[in-house]
This record gives sequence, C-alpha cells and structure tokens, in this order.
Amino acid sequence: MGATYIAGLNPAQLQAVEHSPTIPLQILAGPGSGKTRVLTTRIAHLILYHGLQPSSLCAVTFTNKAAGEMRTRLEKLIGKGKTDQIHMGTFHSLCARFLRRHADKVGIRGNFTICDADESKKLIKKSLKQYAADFDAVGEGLPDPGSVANKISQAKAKGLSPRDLLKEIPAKSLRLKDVTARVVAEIYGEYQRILRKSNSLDFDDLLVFGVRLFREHTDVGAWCKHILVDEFQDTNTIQYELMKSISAASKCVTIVGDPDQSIYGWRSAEIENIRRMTQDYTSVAQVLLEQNYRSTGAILAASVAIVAEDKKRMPKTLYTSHPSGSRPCLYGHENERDEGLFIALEIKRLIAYTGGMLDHNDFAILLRYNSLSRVLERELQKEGVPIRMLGGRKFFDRIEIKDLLAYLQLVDNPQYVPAFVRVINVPARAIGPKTVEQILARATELRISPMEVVQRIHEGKMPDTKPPVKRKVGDFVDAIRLLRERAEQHCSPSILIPKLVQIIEYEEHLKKTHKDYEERILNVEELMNFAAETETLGSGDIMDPDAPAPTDDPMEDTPLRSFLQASMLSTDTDTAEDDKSPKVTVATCHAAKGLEWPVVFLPAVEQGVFPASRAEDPEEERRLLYVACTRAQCYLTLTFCEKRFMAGVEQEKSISPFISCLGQRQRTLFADTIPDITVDERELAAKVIGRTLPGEAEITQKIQAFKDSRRKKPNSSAQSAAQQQDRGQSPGELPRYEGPAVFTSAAAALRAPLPTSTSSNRPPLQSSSNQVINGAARAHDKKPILSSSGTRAEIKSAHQEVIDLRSPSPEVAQPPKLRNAGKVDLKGKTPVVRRIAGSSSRAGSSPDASIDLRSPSPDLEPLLRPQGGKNLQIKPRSGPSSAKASSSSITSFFSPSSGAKPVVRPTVPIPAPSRRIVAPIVAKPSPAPSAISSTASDEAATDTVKPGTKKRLGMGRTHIGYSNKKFKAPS
DNA sequence: GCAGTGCTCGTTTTT
DNA sequence: CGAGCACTGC
Repeated sequence: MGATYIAGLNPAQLQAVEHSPTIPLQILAGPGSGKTRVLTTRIAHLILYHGLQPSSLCAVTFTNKAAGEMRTRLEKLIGKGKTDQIHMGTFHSLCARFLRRHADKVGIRGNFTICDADESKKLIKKSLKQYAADFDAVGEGLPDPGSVANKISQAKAKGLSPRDLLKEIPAKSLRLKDVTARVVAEIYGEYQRILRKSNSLDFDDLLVFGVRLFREHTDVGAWCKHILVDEFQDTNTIQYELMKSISAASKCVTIVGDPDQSIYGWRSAEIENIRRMTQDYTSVAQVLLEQNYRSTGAILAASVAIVAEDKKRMPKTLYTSHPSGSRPCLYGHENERDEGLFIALEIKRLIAYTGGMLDHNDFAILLRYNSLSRVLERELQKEGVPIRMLGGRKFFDRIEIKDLLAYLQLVDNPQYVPAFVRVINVPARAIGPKTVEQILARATELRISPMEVVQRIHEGKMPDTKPPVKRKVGDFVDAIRLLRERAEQHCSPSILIPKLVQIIEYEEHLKKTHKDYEERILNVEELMNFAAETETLGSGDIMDPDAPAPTDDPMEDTPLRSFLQASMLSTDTDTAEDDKSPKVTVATCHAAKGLEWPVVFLPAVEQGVFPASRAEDPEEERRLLYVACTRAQCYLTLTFCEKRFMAGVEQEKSISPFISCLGQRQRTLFADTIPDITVDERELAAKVIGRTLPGEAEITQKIQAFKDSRRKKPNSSAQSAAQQQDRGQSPGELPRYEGPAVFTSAAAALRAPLPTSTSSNRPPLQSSSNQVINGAARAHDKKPILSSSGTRAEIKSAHQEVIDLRSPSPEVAQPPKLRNAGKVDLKGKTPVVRRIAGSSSRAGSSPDASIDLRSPSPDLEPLLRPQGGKNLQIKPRSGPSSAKASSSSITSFFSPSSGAKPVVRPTVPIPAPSRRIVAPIVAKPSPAPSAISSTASDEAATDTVKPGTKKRLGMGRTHIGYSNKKFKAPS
C-alpha cells in the first residue's frame, strides 16, 4: 500500500505498524529506534487502513508531555479532528476522566479532589502521631511519614488493601519491622477513611478505582477496540491490571517498551509485566526495533558497554547507521565548581565551533538527582549560560499556588479536608491550630465536613462556639460561597482566580508575610495564565472525547473542575513556557526519558551518585546511566569530581563503578580529552542531527569571536594576578578554572596506570557505515581505575598544571543578561521565579527537547538506503560470547520460560551493516604510549576521515581556546 | 495566636 | 549549605 504515512519506515518498523490489529503485539524498542514514530504510525494505520474509529482507540503514555508529543504527531498524520477523539493520556489522567463520569459506580462523587503527595503525607503524619506508644514500646522513634506514605503507595500499586497487609504480619510480634508493618497497615486504613470522607482520591487511588470501575462495569470500557501502551517497562501491577481490564473486551493490545530502560522500579514498576503479558494474552507477537537513529556509533557503543555489565540482562543487539563520531568524553575535575565551569565553557565552545549550528536548546545536563543542580546553576549563571530546569512540580508546589488551589478545591468539593485545613487561616483570621482542631473534632462528631461546620457557625446554627470565631469565619464562608455560585455557572478559573485573590486580599497577605512577595505575585499571575491555557486548549490531555452536552447537573464537569484536575496531574514539565529563548536544559535523568539532545553532559558520575548511595537496585541505577547516555546524539560528556560537597560536608569522591568496571575498555570507549571540532567533525554532527552547517567563513568568525572572548580573561596566573590588582581586588580570591583543555588530577589518574593515546578522539575502529553494537559483549579485564598506586606524582603534577592555568575570577565580570535578571537572587538562592517549564510540547512550537520534531525525516533517511548497499538477512551473529545475544526469538529476549507463545519476527530483510564491528569493541592496547601531547596521532585520527582539513583551520588539539598553554605530558 | 529566632536534620528518582 | 522544624517570647 502506498500510504504516505508509512513511507520511510524500516522493515522492522513497518512490521510493527502493519501487524494485525487483532493480535497482541509487543514492540521492543531500543533507544532512538523511532518507537514514538512507530506507535503513532500504527495508530494512524489502525484508523486509516483498518478503519477503526478513533474513539475506539486508547493510547497510554507515561507522562503528559509524551501524550502531548503523540498528539502533535498524530494531528499531522490524521488531522486534529480524529486525534481529538482518541482516548489519550497517562494512566492517571485516563482514570480520572472516566471516574469523573462514572463516579457513582465505584462509590465516589464526580467532584472528587485529587489529593497530592504533599497533602497525603501530612495526613499520614498526623495519623502517625497516635502510634508513638507502639514505637516507644520497642524503643524506637516514629518512622518518617514519607516512608510510611511510600509503603502505602506500594501496597496500592500492587492492588493490596490494608487487610491484605495485615494478613502478612505475624500477630503480636514486637520486632520493629512487624510493628512498623502493622502500623503502616492501620494508618493505610485510616488514611483511606479520611480520603473517602474528603471525597478525595490520591494518585494511586486513581488507578485502584479505575481498575475497579473498568473491571466491575465492563460497559464503561466497551468502546475500546485497541489499547496501545508506551514505556511499558515502567508500568506497575495496577497499571497492568488497568490495561487488562480496558482491553477485556477486545483483547487487542500493543505495547512498546525496552527492559534496558526500566528505571522506575522504585515506583513499583515491574519489568516482569512484559513476560506476564505473553501469558495473559494469546499468541502475542513481538517485533524488535534495533536500529538506532539517534546517536553516533561511539556514543551508542559506550552506552551499551555500560548497560551490558548487568549480568542478568538479556543481551541484545543495536545498530546505528551513523558514523562513529567523537568518543564520549570522560573527564575528571577537582570539585563541582570546576565541573560546572567546565560544562559552561564546553557549551560555549561547541556553539562557537559549530558556527552556531547548535544553540543553547541543543544542550542538556542530566543529573542523578535535583540537588546536584545547585552549584551547576551558579556556575552556568556566572558564565552567562541560560538554563531551564525541567521537571518536578516546582510551580504547583509553591505556597502561593497551593493556597489558591486549596481555595478552589474547597469551592469545588467542600468535603475536602486538607484544603480546608490549609486555608481556613490564610490570610490570618486568628483561627489557630487549636481552633482548627476543635472545628475538625466537631465535624467528626456531627459527621459533616469542617466546611459545613464553619458555615453553620457563620449562620448561627452552631450555638456553643466562641463569638470571635463566628465573626472571623464570616469572610471565609462568604468567599467560598460566592465563588461556588460562579463556578456552578461554568465561570472559568481565569476569572475565578482573580476574583478569589481580590476577595481574600491575597496580595496584601503576601506582602505582609513574605519578603519575596513580588515574585509570588508573579506566580499568581502565572497561575491565571495556566488557567487560560487550560481553557483554550480544551483542557489539554484531560479532554473528554465523548463528553455529554452540558446540563444543569451540579456533578457535571465545570471548567473549574477540569482546571483543578489539570493542575494536580501536570508537572511543570508539560506546561508551556512563555520565554522561548534558547536555553540549556537541566534535568534529572528520569525526567530526560524519551528525550534527546545533540549534546549531553552527565556530571557527578561518581560512586554514591551513580549508583545513588541509597539506591536499592544498583542495576536499575546502571540502566539509568544508560538511559542518560543514550539521550545524546553527537556529543556526550561524563564528568566526575575528586571532591564534592554533599550535605554541607566535603567528601572524597571516586568515579562511578559503572564506569570503572569497564576496566581497560574504558580507554577505547571514552576519550579523556574534549572532542576536537574539526571540519569533518562538524559535518558529521550536522549529518547526525540533520541540519546544515553555516558557511566556513561564518564558523571561522564565530570561533575567532569565541577565542577572543576567552582571551580577554586572563590566562596565566602571573598575568591574572596583575590584572586582579589592577581592579583593586585582593589576590587570593576564588580561582577561576580557565580551561578544559587541561587534565585535572582525576583524569590524569585515569591515564596513569596504562599509557594510552589521549589525543585520538576516535575509537580504534571506525566505519562510516552501520555498526553493530552487541550488548552481549563483556569486558574481561576489570582493573580499578583510580586505585592504582604510584600515580600520585602524576596526579600531583597534572593537578599542578591545573592550578597554574587558573586565574582569579573577576567578580565584576558578571554575564550581561541573565534569565530573569533582576528578579534573580545573585547569591544563588532560588533562582526560580516563575513557572520554568519544559518545552511547550502541547503547542508543539518549541523545537527543543522533543524527538524528531527538529528533524522529522532526515533522521530516518538512512533507513531507506542502508549504506552498505545490500540488504542482508539478519542472522545470529557469531563471535565472542555474542551468539546468544542476537538470537532473535521471544524466548531469547526474555527469560527463556518455556511457556512462550509463538513469535512473529520481521520476515523482511533488515538492513544490516555492510561492515560490522562486533563487540567487544576491541580492547586493543592503545597505540601510542607517548601520545599524551602528540599531535601526530591527533593528525592520524582526523586524517582517517578527511586529510588536510585540519591545517586549513590551523587548530591543534589544545587550541580549544581556553588556554594558550599546551598541556604537557607528566614527566 | 503569631512571628521571629534558633535549632536540627538530611539530601533520589515522579504520576 | 539550605530548607523545614520546634521552641520561645510577644
């Protein structure tokens, strides 16, 4: 069939798209293999070719952002009209949507409030206090409410009730573990009762009640003819159950997943679900997408080498059609400030050396956890590199936002106790904790909501209350009542919020209670913007395709209710950003899932961070590092420090075991110099990301400008000392790290044990055609890297080198224009002012950070014309330990459980590499021991691609421009 | 009842 | 180092 939407798919992708709609399908897709494209194309195919009604399809994504992405792409394929009819969203948002409409069927009310994690933690904390005696009895203090909340959440994720939990605990045991478990079970029960009384569901409840709804009322899900689930490796048990119950009628499911990218075990995700599915559904077919279109060969090779160290992992094969490119860079620094500065300078350098082909949007810095961003933010800010923080709920977690939302929640659902408690005394109404307790007690006693209690007090129907309370409560009750009337008339939140702010005089309250009230008022305005957005976008992903026509039923959806739901279910990652100027993305590795950037930095690749010191599953941490590495298209840089401040204490750090366990292969996989951006290198990068380079003249000029800008800053210590004094500064101020062209001690230590070429930035083997990277390969040599003794001298001397190259920081030289300049506290306190969001996926207007948006088709170009020229039949590869790896059946991909169902494999020949590199990517002893400062091997490296280009530009390896001092080999 | 000060504590990842 | 916490004095 010549359908245009199918054009450009490779055979495996085509297989997945065209696979029979009636046979359950698993698409096992490696990173960058075009899974989102396959998924959307399959949806289009189901509609356009098989004639399924859009409204009979259900597409589930892991985040709202991903849903938005999918929506954008589908609109291009099948138009907005059809796209809007598809039931699309996260499991949570889908459940919320159906529960609103069928609330009565599961014993709740349609105006239920979604209780966020913060409020549920508060509720749990309160309940917990009653159990102090139980813990006293075993000589312990109270456990952390957060951990209790976690345990409850885990129970729900597995579909366990409080009673189920109690069953597993030995009665009357006094072991701490059992006492805790018992208390958790009891609190769980009590917590649920409170939620019910509040007409509220927490995040997990959305799924629990969702399953109940679809399971017990099969008519509710009867519309569903096919359900497609993305990121299936990250689904937990209850989500799996949900998928099952939604597909109960049709039994038609398509899932996409990658076991290697399973990084949500801590949230009870079960990779096992992939295997379970093959048992629960009949004749499950499986298609593997192994062709990577995202990254260069060198990046993919290093990434796969990392994840392949997981011994329990099912080996598999990945291909890339891109050339090898620069090896990922592995770089050590003395401390995190150097690290941050290094990254800032590298970003500038790469922008200059690509002649502006790359802008700030093309860079990402991925962190193991958020707190690592502090120093980084500061360093980048100092260097004038603009950043955006991606992810988290920062915006919706701000006090001023929570306050206003609580009011609105109370307006919509007067039973919701957490909101009542939060705002009954905001602004201050002289109703302190004690009074609140009395009101709550009263409510319990009378079996009414606390809101009802104050209403009665206000109306004088509640005799024995102190007179002052009655007076104070008046405004509050009136405000809520007024807003409720408006809300019921479908008044939009963008009108309700200003009204609310005005009635309760919220701005005055902010001015009185917060120093930074200006910022907070801006946030309030931002909330109004968000409300307006939610309305115009038809409430985004929570839109209901077959919503009934508006009626006067008070339980029907109001704009306010949609708005509240959107607020609770969206992170600021998926809300649009107003400032569109290019910025470097800073995100956690988790938040980076599914995204890609031309350049990725990975700071703090250290023991205790990767894996995180309290991580439970080290293999999951390894996969996380793999996920992070595979986000990069052209350049990947891992950095680590010798020392890092953690918890206010300076700690000695060593490189991550996930890297050091690679042993000698580390040297072939990673470079310890930054990539030399030659003409060829630039062209390669341009090709990989599907862009065109500016003319050489322009590039040369940009490079010159960059060099000039660096030169202005003092480079040698003597010079800098002089300049420093010229400015009247005292010497001995913070030294400034001037150039990544120098090795710090840690990097030197990396080199030390074995002499190796540091100047060639290319892997020993390279090919401009397809490469095969076989995950089954394993390193046999496992020498620890930093432990080698006798290298101290080298460390020292290299270290010395660094110090010499530093120059003092001219504090005056602040970067000219910073994001939010003026509002930002330059001392580095919370620089977050307004909603700092991710790319505007919903609007689809911002090109950054979204797969393929940037370069829709060129990415897939190689698919059509495999460089090798010939289509080779895929065969099990032979070679060291790789035989099993490439065997291609369902049984080999997963645990070889015997009960495996028939397998459908691509029967079409898959374009295979014309030249293969079979891993292990050769642990050849590296050629030139003396190569540390060798230009010769440098030349050799570039020459392999295209000779002569280098001279033209006249740059050596150390050219980098940060420093005129050439690095010398330690003698 | 409230606001300010000192203290402590602990720092993973998110729908 | 920073954000939340409890305690204190008004």
